[in-house]
Amino acid sequence: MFAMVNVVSAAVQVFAAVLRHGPISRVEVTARTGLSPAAVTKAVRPLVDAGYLVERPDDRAPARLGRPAMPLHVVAERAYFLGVKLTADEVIAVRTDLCGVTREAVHRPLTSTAVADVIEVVADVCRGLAVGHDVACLGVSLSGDVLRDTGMVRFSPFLNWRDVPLADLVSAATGLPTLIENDVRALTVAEHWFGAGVGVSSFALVTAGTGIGCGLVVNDVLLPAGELGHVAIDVDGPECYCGGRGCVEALAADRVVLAGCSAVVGRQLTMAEAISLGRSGDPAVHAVFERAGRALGLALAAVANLVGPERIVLTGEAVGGYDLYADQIRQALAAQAFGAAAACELVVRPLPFDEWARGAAVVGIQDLITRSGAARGSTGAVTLPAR
Amino acid sequence: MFAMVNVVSAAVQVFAAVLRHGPISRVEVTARTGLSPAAVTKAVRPLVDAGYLVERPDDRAPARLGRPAMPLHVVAERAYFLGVKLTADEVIAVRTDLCGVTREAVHRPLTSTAVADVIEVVADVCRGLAVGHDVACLGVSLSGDVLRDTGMVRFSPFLNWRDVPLADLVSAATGLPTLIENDVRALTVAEHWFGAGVGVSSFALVTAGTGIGCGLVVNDVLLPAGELGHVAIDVDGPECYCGGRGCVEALAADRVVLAGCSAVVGRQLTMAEAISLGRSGDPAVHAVFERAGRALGLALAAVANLVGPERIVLTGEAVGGYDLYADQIRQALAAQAFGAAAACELVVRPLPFDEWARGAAVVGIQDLITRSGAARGSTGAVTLPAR
DNA sequence: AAACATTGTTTCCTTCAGAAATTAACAGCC
DNA sequence: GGCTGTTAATTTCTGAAGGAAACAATGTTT
Repeated sequence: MFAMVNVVSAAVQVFAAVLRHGPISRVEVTARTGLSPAAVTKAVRPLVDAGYLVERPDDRAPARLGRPAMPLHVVAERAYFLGVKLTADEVIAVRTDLCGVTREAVHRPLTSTAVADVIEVVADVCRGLAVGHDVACLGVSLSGDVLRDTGMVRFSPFLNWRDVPLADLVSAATGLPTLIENDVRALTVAEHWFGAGVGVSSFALVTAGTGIGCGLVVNDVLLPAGELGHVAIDVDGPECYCGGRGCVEALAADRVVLAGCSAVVGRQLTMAEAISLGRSGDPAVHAVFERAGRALGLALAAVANLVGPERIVLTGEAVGGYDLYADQIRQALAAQAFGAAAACELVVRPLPFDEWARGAAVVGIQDLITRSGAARGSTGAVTLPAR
Repeated sequence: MFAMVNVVSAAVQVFAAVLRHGPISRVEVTARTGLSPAAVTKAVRPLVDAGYLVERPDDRAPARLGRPAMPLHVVAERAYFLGVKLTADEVIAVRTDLCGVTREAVHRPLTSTAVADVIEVVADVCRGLAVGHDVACLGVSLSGDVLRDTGMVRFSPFLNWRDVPLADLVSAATGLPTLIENDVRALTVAEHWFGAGVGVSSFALVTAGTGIGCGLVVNDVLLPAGELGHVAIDVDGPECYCGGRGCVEALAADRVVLAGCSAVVGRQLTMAEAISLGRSGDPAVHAVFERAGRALGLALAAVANLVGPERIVLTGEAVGGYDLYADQIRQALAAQAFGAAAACELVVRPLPFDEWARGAAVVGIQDLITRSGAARGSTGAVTLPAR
């Protein structure tokens, strides 16, 4: 019952601290981790020896009293990670360094969603990205019911996959240790470690676009949950493809907004046209955006009330026309957030598709760092040296 | 960042395992905790020496091969705990043993909600319950914004308290180490350890009654969140006293149902009358219940979708007329639970007020066991011997 | 009685991290 | 330049904690 409490070794804590907050001195690591100075010193040495960390003095540091601090830097080039985001018609792949910075990105169209065909494209893209670089791990993300632990895709609506052992297949095709994760959750993890979620231990990311997704981090742990898209916020709302009614997704997804705008205008619009019409002041179009904004605001409020994150990041393709419903979102959130939930901070961030692929890569980084070692196809060798 | 990971000592793990799953043999403790047999043996001895555990052979065990197991039992009488639940007009208090079993219960009316008056009643009741028994700890629960860590009540609407250092006050008045917690969360903790939540690590408890409350346990940790009552499930719903609109509480709270029934009948009803009318088949009254049931079902679905507990316990005063809207609840939950959330199990349990007081006591038990040692007024002495 | 299966214990060992003393590397000051 | 004060980092020692594996205990089965 307490067995699943992860006891994180000092080396991992130290490295993660430098990675997320670095460059920082050992003293600062001490403060951030709660470890003793001795433990930090001892943990740092093997990390330096193995080439993961380096000491580099800060030239521009103001002269202060006492022995100058020696900042620790992560050696970004020590290892590379591939991240792949699958959509119904495209493979987006990136290579990041150990610091989670994207070094190379590739987009490749998908002409078939058959498992074997997708695997082949993925493998080909990965070969291209990996060549000449020391790639430690590959992360693949896609929407749907994805089980990281077992490497299985239970169901992916866009690809129409059921029970596909994706991690094993990709690992076999690429020769790389492979991890899979739900796409929104992967993005959440990346934002938590390297983006707007740095510094908080309880954090939510909401994506609005084709679907409405949500990733949740509580006590620094990613939850295998967050199905915000089909939370109902209107008992008498329109039917949703999921069989429910009044789902957030049925009220605020891109296609719903677009359909609404097209209806009031009387002709089929593109999203760009709809946004432009809304901005130029067409009241009926604007009202459609406002309705969606209210729905999104209520959805965010549900997250704030129920889960109580310190911060919520709102992102997604729909953020493009954000100015059209920003007020509604914030109003609905403020009106509906109760008690302590009202302290929840809302950050809006556009995150392009490359970032989603990067999210998949960060899943790999995290796995390497924390050594949960769940990557399929890995040799089981510990990559961060303990000694 | 990983600093808050609780490293739970072997002794605590062992004791908690026996407490929650006992009587069990050392081997079974080994299996449940993931500890080595050696560690279990070593952890058990001081617990037996200190009188917390005893070995007692199982007479009725079927004869099996090998050395017979020696089941470990918790010595229920080794320590007692007081639990107090505060409402606007009553103090409910219980004394439980170490196993969380209620040994004695007392109800006492409150004639004033002034802090000093309430403290006095609580102290008096506790004196009566404690006399002649070795009471380790006192837990107090009440609705509202309660901070266990600091012992402060930030806001309690029913008592109309703001920023009351309740734990310190009660501790001073009773002389007992005192913990406070939100009432729903206390009940959640109790159900998780001793009730319908045993065996799952992710668990939610929803109470329907005067208000709609929710407690969440994720990865065996209680979240300081769960404001389900003011999650909106109807954009155009009625205004709620919280300033929001379409809140679950504004659609499914007792008073709302009662007001609805009274309205359709044309005279002021009591809840008992309303339930009786509904059962006898009055279609209009029945419809009111059904509407509330649908709202509750959607609320449960929101919890299932967003947080993904393995099990949800539904309880509260309103469960009294449960048969009147059971169908609606289950239907709405089933219709709206998406993907993995559909696997969530719903358990309906009536939990009388005594159980709420017991919940407060269990908070104390948990605190003792896990030695978070947050109890106000405690001497800081470790109660479970490590050596 | 011998073989066997299972539970529980002991001994030894490794790992890990903290306490506290110590060393390192500066700035300021006379 | 040498002293002092200050902060950073390291070293050495120590203790806690739990795992591996051999071993003891206690029954059943044959």
